[in-house]
Amino acid sequence: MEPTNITWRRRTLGGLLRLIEERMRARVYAQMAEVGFPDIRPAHSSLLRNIAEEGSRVSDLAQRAQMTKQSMGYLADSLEAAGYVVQAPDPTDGRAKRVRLTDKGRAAGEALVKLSAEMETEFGELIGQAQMVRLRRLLETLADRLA
Amino acid sequence: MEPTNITWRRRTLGGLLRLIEERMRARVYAQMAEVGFPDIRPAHSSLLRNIAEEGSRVSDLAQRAQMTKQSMGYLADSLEAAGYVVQAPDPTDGRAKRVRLTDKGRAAGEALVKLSAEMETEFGELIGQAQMVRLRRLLETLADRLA
DNA sequence: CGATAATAGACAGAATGTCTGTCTAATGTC
DNA sequence: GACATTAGACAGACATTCTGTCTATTATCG
Repeated sequence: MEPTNITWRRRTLGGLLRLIEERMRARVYAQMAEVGFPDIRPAHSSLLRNIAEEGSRVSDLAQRAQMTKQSMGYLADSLEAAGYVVQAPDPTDGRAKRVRLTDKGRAAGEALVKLSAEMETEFGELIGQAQMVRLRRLLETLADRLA
Repeated sequence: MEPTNITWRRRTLGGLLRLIEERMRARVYAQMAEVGFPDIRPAHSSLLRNIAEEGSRVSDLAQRAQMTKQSMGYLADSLEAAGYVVQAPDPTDGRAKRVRLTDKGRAAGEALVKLSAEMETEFGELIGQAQMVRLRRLLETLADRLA
């Protein structure tokens, strides 16, 4: 018997995206913990994925991650407390601070990228790698046209 | 010049999923507000999309949405406060409460489904509807094999 | 140059959505 | 009928965002 609620109609696209993203995220961050980065949380990726090798200002990071300076500042502080970044005054701008990765932070960023790629392969097994390539291309195209 | 951070490599699959989902969600809920449901928030969809026509118990809703009873109870209370659902003791189980949609709640649930579908079409214009059909199929298949 | 505007970030406070843990009342099982 | 299970309430916590306000600094323009 069909369920009597709304869901039978059709899953929403957003629901599908969310479900898959949520599963991937859970696995990636569980593995991050296993490989020695237990205090890296999903929100931190906004910083880790946007920070420049030579360091970045909080404002720039915030803009790239499309969030407020305050929120990014909070993430920077929390990563600093856990030893993933250091913050120091920007020599070229007295108002600004520069956030830079420590060795540990760099390692965490690299692990995050690596585990994400592995997870993509693992999920790819479920539908076949060729289909996964197609899926990725469609998502990339759509994301590009949204940006 | 390439950015000197980590992002150049390749967007993660999770990042793509999240980006697209986030855009969709923002538009859908902005429109929900416009069509008269300004107090429906994304979290409420866990309840609205799982509730049965004859009413559901909080525990069942929680299980279907894969969250704790407490969290679902909070959502039910907040929807009740805004007039989207009513809660009454379950006649068949003295411990339980039954959550039921009001007319307003039913209308909100239907609007949510409708707007989501419209948004899918709108996003489909960006890559072509045929491609969107392919994208949806790939996501559905992957989601099924994950579940 | 100096006045004004804009920017970087800090600090305080709030809202949202989720979780654990503990408790009571009711139900189900053997 | 004793014991375990379940439904939900209540209290408290935490993460992740947001606004709003403030100071210090820098940039602009007349």
